[in-house]
Amino acid sequence: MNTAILAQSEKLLESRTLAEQAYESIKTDIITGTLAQGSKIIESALALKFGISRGPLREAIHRLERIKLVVRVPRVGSRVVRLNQKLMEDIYTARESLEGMAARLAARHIPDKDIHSLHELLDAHEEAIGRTDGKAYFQHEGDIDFHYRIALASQNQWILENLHGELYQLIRMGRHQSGQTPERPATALSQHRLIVAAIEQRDEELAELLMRRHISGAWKIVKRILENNHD
Amino acid sequence: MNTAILAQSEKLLESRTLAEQAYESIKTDIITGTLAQGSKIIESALALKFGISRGPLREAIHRLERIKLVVRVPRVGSRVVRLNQKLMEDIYTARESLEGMAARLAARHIPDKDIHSLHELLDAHEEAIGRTDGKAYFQHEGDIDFHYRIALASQNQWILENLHGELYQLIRMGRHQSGQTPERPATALSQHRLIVAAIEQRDEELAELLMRRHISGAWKIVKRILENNHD
DNA sequence: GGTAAATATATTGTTGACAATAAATACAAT
DNA sequence: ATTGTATTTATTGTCAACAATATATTTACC
Repeated sequence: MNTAILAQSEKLLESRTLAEQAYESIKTDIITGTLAQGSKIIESALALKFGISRGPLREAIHRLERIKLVVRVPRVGSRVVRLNQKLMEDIYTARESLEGMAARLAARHIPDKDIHSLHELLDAHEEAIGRTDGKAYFQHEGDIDFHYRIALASQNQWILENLHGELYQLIRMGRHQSGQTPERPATALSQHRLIVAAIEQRDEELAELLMRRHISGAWKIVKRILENNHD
Repeated sequence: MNTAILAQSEKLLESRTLAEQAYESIKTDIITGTLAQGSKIIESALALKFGISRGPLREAIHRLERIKLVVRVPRVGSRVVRLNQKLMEDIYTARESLEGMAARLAARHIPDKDIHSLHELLDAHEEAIGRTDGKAYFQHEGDIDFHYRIALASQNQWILENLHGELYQLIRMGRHQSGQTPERPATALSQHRLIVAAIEQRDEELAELLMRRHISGAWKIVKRILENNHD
């Protein structure tokens, strides 16, 4: 099944527009740091690099601006966003709000069978944590997986798109760049378990509360890392 | 002072790019219903109408897609968004979450002098309600004004941009089109006053709670209107 | 008459060139 | 040396034409 999905995504990649391909490629470069924070994005140079014209490349940049990975000033140009502490705090706060609501909605709307697969996801995380011990990287993506599943279960399209399409990208960028491992995998896992338990009991209030605590706790850790990096 | 601002905005309008001008113009047409929901947007036709080429017009459409006033399918085209009940519910729910958080942050961060000007804003609304009595339209915009001020006071850029730039546009579109007057002005005003009082007392918890009630109450009214319109 | 294939048309995607503007450089004055 | 002013260069904004694709229409077949 994995290979089938892969083949499908490859096929999609081929048939996508040039703008989409450039968008994905630049997005990855920004998140991983290949394109440094604050560096200028010159349309003609990038177009040359990708072997396409400025038209679709321009569209790609506009889309990156939309998810706030790029800051654009009319007639002046675009730069890769600079992740300062205020920006990260704003993002984590917005995330706390939206994801708390997502957890509440998930408790209200998720079908029983999907609850079961949430447990399976966490079991897989637990197994991976035990197996790799300190190796936290997988847990990072695993963590995002969990939160993505909750957003999906909320069945709120707007919240899903904004969390997954925008906020998570900036958070991933932050993780990749300023310091690593924002939270101990085991701690996060146990919090995830509590959230799922609340959802399973259809306790909206508790699900929202626990999710908000979970995220504000993550922010406190990230904040400390950022402050240490700075001096 | 009003004229000075006007002159400045005119000047800005002139110096803006063609894409920006087209964007604003189409946006208004969509919100007011001049461009009907679900109607197809043909780039060449609109470009001709504005006397510009397809390049900047395309950019304008992409920006409208960003704020979800337009739905675009690659290689197929764009259409004006269709406001069905599920979409509106998603939007009001997201708004409840974000604006609740905005009220909380406002209670935490707003400077004292700005609290005073919030009172003045509500006084002006009260005066306008008394003067025009049934005439609710002003209150509509006034209502948005109030919520905008709260978002501003939150000092959270992400929340401000997403509430004001995106969610409010869709809500304004809903107000203009499917039925009018979503809430009695006097009721809204008294709720606004309670929210400001909570902010003034720096009671974050209460400010968030009241704001969320206020918005979920507004949704209940809008929902009833939508259901009545439908049959 | 209805359905499927083939053709024609309309519409979006892409390109390269030109225009307008901002940034960088060279020059002049003090 | 420093500041302010021309001049040049780099970069973004705009355009019109062409290519690729999707939609609409026609034609052929049953």
